[in-house]
Amino acid sequence: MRIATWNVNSIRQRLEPLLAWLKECSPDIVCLQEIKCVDEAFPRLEIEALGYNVVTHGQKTFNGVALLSKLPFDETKSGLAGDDEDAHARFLEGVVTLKRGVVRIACLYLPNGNPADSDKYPYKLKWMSRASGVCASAAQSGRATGAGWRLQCHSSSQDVYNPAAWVNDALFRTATRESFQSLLGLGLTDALRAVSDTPGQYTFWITRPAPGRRTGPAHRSFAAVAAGQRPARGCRDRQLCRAWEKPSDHVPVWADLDLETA
DNA sequence: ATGACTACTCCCAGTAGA
Repeated sequence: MRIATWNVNSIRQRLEPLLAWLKECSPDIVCLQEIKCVDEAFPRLEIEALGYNVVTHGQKTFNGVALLSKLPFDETKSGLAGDDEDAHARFLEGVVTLKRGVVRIACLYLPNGNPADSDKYPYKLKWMSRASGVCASAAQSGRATGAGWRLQCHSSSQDVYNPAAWVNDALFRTATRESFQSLLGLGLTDALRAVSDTPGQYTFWITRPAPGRRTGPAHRSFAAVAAGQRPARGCRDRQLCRAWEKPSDHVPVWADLDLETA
């Protein structure tokens, strides 16, 4: 089973590249982040025409996540448990039946958390803690679990082009990395790193220049994290997507898991 | 260097992203 994840940065801006990529990569399940639209505005018909079942958890203007699956969803659930006040559309999960057993797929768009001295950072850490709770209970259910994450975390300096520029960034702070490690400790595998520890496998490109940050490939904020104790068989990002006429600032990442879909 | 880009929105100057 191939599970993919992609921060599209507006589904309406990225529909044509998405359709072309779905045809070529043919993932069984896709987690999309930053669809930036309400559910009614999501171009589901075009995607369904390629054989995907579509479920969305959108909101106006910002955030928003979607799950695409060649297999029908047995159940889906929107929103991350643990805070009724949280209105951000950042979490969506679904369960599909495989040849043997079922798999639970979660699509996560973590809060960025910057500026790190604002209230956005505690929101990020709390969100990660809530995600840990959800992952822990899912792990206890005994179902295989896969997840496509927009990580918003750097696990090591290998993940960034210029480590010195990220020291105090919300993505790289000690508390962020510790929280991410505790998530991995639940039995998840960072699929991109499981296949290769080569530095420089960036998945995000800076397009907005800022002091101390040149434009260009910047960091790996992002992975098809997957597992249920199963290591990823194959996984790679796809820098070629940056060559498209209207690229996202992120490229897709995917993992091939040892799960038979039919 | 008070910036630079891209996408959104009560349609266009303000906000957010990372």
